[in-house]
Amino acid sequence: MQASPNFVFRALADPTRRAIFEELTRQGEQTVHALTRYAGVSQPAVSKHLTVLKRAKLVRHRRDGRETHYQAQPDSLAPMVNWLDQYGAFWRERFDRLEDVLKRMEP
Amino acid sequence: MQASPNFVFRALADPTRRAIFEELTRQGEQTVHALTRYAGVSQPAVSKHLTVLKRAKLVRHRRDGRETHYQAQPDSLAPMVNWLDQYGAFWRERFDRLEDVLKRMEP
DNA sequence: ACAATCCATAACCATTTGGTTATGCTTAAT
DNA sequence: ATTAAGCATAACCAAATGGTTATGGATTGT
Repeated sequence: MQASPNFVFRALADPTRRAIFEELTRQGEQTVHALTRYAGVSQPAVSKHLTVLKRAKLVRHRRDGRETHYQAQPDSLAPMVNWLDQYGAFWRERFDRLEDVLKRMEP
Repeated sequence: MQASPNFVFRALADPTRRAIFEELTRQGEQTVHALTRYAGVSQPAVSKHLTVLKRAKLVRHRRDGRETHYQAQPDSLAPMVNWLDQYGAFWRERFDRLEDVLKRMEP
């Protein structure tokens, strides 16, 4: 189940939020504490960003005692990828060429 | 020469702006008038959206008398595609698979 | 010459956004 | 039992955003 494109696009429009998402993608699961050290804004600010990312299903969280561990959701970018797939000439070209190759290989 | 990822992400965060960009991609060059009819907001609103899209280099314009024709810029989505390429596990997986195929074909 | 069209900009407004500090709840540590 | 740590939420604020109507300049049509 994936979030609406709107939520995904809005969530990734903010550079701090992109940075948090990138960090989670690179380093794996992180606590809010760790992310706060990384992000360079206050802990409540980070919590709010995480809420927005959650709404877009770009992150999941897991409570463990007093800590909350967040992790990037692997397939979460699908709505954005699909959008690019449909409307992005540049990307579509690049992708279509590869798809053609695949098709020609199948038989 | 491409715009900063920031501008591209911000520009596409708004649904009206995405709709305008999609319309330009599908139908080709359009005047502000035509886009206004399409977008369902006032002409000045459309002009402002086009300014934001311009800043992201997602559109170009061409003056012709009293009309201004806008068109989608083909390679304009590159910063977003590159970002996905770098950080999007889902997309990367999909793309890498295809790239592998290509490589195995080359020799 | 005059009127109408196309568009951008200005001026304005309500809402959203991204940040802050303050607070309070839960859980861990001493 | 206290104290401290981790986090979310509340309350607040300045700035940005997305919309509107008003305006004016340039171009076209009559």
